[in-house]
Amino acid sequence: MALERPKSLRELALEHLRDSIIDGTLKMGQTLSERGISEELGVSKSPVREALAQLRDEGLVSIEPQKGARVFSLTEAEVTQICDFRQAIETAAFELALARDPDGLAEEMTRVVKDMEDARRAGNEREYLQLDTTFHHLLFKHAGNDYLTASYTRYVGKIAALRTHLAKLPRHTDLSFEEHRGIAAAVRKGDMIEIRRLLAEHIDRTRQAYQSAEQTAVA
Amino acid sequence: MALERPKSLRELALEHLRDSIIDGTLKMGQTLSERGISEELGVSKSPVREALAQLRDEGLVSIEPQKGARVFSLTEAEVTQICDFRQAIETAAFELALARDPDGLAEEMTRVVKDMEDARRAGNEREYLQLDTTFHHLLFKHAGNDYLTASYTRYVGKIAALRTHLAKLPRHTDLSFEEHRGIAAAVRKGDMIEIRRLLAEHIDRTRQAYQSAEQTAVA
DNA sequence: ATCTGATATCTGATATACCAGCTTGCGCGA
DNA sequence: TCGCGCAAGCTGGTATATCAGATATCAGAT
Repeated sequence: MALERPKSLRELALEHLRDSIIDGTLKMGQTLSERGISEELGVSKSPVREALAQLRDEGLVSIEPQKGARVFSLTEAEVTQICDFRQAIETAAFELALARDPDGLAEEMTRVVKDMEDARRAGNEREYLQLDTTFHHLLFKHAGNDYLTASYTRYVGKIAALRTHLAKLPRHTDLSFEEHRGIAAAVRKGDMIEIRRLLAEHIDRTRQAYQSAEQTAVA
Repeated sequence: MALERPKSLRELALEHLRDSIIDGTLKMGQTLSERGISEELGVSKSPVREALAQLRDEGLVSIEPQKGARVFSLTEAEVTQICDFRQAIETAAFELALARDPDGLAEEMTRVVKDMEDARRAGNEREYLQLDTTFHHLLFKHAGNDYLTASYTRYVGKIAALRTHLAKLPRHTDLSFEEHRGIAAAVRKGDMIEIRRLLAEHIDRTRQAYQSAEQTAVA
């Protein structure tokens, strides 16, 4: 097997900053100085600069020339857009995955949903969220298109940041689980129309949760 | 009005390299040295390095740590993937655009198709290809989703590079024009099913053109 | 008190210097 | 002749220095 090479400082800085933005350690709108970060992390500006450039591509920071970087801040338009994007790209991935390997997809999704149920019964929220992520990754794995996967992966950080910043509505997990189970069932039947409907419903509910949370956050 | 700021060396290097890859000045598989390029362009490694990093994200170069960058080289799997990706993401964009602003989309597409016909009759191939690009951009403009647009835009360079490197089948332009006209007509009717069919056909034909061209290129 | 403008001090953008991994090939020994 | 090993010269990765733009500050004029 090929040896894995140790992570570069660029990658370490990238992960540190991304995690800090996602978990809210870095506040939305906060300015980020290349010098400040490099001194804090004990590395030079070069890898920090490269990390910030990538975070810009991921939509987690905005960079104004000669002025600096700042953590992204949330607008209602952005919530709508990211949700629409998810719905569009996941629907597309479903179509590809069903065309390529419907049985494999159905089998793996069924298994993950089972694991989700176990985690939910055990009250293991962290495990459940992990499986939620796995569920969606599964989709792109079976779609088997690197470009589609990259387009999705690029924004998972931003999606995660939204999840952190916008409080969940009560019973969110219960409803979420039912939806995943429904989608897996539709996949077993190969019913793309049902999948589209459920996916739209799933993400639309998420969007509404975000938006209502945003209302309270602004107030 | 706001002044436009002069392009940074990073942008200039990026555009130079991207164009060179697209038009074939830089051969596929050719190695690219940060130092070599920076000396040739008369700038330091820093902006060149940042440009290469972005080209990596665009799929135009691959970078191996401690070894260097090289221009991407074409595999059959990649041609298939990029075509599947286009089909998937453009279909998704159509659904969004039709839901948002069906009339505006139909109107603009009709106009562009008319311009395409004029350009074709005038034998202005360059103008025609420009309008082809405009046609697809129009779609994302009306879909109105920044994330979807960015996902598409990121790979237009690679798509353009494929177009350059893989010779076109005869009558490609004629067939292409008919397909665009058909799509615009379906858009006017708001017939998403027909759009899906035409789009699949359009891109599938492109894929076959690429693949047959690849056969001859390899031989 | 307020506006204005020079300037000090931030910032990122770029250039240069240095380090470490990888590849290549030459030379020495079997 | 073949195989091993070492070293030189590549590469990108990182650090540091320098430059230029943006902004905040403060003195002086009104």
